[in-house]
Order: sequence, then C-alpha cells, then structure tokens
Amino acid sequence: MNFRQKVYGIVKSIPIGKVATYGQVAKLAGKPKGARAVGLFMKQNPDIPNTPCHRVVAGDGGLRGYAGEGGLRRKMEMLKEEGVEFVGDKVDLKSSIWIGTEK
DNA sequence: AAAATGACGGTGT
DNA sequence: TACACCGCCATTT
Repeated sequence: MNFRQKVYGIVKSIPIGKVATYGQVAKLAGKPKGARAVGLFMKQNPDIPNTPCHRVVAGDGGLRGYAGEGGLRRKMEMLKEEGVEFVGDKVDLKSSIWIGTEK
C-alpha cells in the first residue's frame, strides 16, 4: 500500500468529535517525519468525500489550512459542530486529540 | 534526474 | 510567547 493510501485510510478512521495531528497521522502511516507529506496529500485531495481532512490539525492544535470552501474559517466551524473543543483559535488537543490505533 | 514547493515539526534566539 | 532556521517526505515542474 502506498504511503498516501495509508494516510487516507487513517484519516478516514478518525472518529467524529476527535482530531489528529499531521505528525500523528504520518507516524501511524509509517513515516514519523512525514507530517509535511501528509498535509500535501490533504491539499491535493480535499474532494474525496470519505476523507475528513478537516479533522487533521497542526501539532499545536492550530489549523494550517483547508482547500475546501470557506477555508480555515469553515474548517473550524465544522470541527466545533462535531464536538471538538476549541481554545481560542486552536483545538483543545488534551481533550479532543484522537488516540490512533490506541490499544 | 535535479531542483523547487508545501495544510509540518522541532530547536534555537 | 513570537519569530527564524533547519530537517524530513512525497509530489510536481
């Protein structure tokens, strides 16, 4: 499976009301340092209805960007609507971060 | 094949 | 805490 396929698969597994960081997704995909590549995939594939790229945020909880309509503003609204807790303009990671493949 | 780019992350100042 | 730099990865030109 290609790296980007893994990334999409992981992003699709993020539950509603939770978010994951680019670094976290990259790590789960097998590339702990591939956070940058993850963001690149999101930007180039925001049209995939099964890939909630808006649930992927930066390591500090800040929103880096969103290729869909409304940009970052819309992205934040969507997350809030799903139940993600916000602290100012950032996501409250300590309570809304997704524990991928948690065991 | 080589260089440039970008929705990142960590470290240093 | 805010800004600047460097290192990483995959894609695109």
